[in-house]
Amino acid sequence: MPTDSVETLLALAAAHARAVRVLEVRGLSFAEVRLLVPLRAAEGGRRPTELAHELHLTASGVTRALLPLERRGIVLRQRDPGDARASLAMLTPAGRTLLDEALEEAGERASRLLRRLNVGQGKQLQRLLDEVGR
Amino acid sequence: MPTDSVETLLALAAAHARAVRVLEVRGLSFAEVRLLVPLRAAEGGRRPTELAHELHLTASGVTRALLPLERRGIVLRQRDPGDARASLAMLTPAGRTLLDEALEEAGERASRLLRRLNVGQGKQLQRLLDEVGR
DNA sequence: GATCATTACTTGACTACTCAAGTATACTGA
DNA sequence: TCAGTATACTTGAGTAGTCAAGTAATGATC
Repeated sequence: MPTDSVETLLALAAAHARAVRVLEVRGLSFAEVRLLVPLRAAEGGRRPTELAHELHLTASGVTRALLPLERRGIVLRQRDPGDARASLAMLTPAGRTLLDEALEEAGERASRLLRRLNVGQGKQLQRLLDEVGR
Repeated sequence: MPTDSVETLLALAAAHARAVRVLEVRGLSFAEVRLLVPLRAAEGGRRPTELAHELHLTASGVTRALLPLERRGIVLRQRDPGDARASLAMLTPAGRTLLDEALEEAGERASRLLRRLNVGQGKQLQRLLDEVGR
């Protein structure tokens, strides 16, 4: 039988599967929201490589995720003036507006998904997950 | 900014991303292990539709996941004698052996991933995740 | 200041899904 | 009993990633 640790990760996968379904909002997938949130806070943009590291994706995955977001005018990429290998991805003004709307609706849906947990349990869950997700 | 609930789900996604990388074992992806575990306990096999429900996948996803497992001789499908629409998926003996080996190694890796949590915290995490993943 | 290793991506080929639509079987109620 | 509806898949087309290999720029060393 699976060990307790494996059981925990299976439970994690089940919860994640539900979250992915529930958090698709305003034409943005959960994965896209996940990518955009770090851009929201960064005035000067973020490097794809940094994002990959932070989100536990590959650089290649980030490249591919950014492409449709650029095409849709949500993200803008500029060359990094200090390093010609690198680029900086940032939200366009329209992207920020869209993300803010998406986050608002996502908040409601997320609360509904977590409705069985009280505030303390929610915080506790987040703390424990942060220990796992780095 | 994202609400607390959204933050919690973002943390969940990060933890999941790590788990997926860490739990690939013996040529089985984490998703495959997830599919096989419920078969392990079911003597007479399980219906794909049930599995889909339980794992928060679509029926189509289960169909597609079972195919390579059948080809590799890990899973066997039989027609359900009581319902000609349905089928029953079960582990082959070789599949069971492989899964057991995989689970053993997965256990070690999962423990390493959860090493920052003590036993009580691990149990607590699982309880909280079960509330979310149904 | 040429060489070698490293970093920051990008691309091709593949896996793991999704949704929408299709097929076949089963169930239900006039 | 059969018309309509629901269930259990399957399939085609598309999205979201992976890994391995490639390119281009940087940094470090002699």
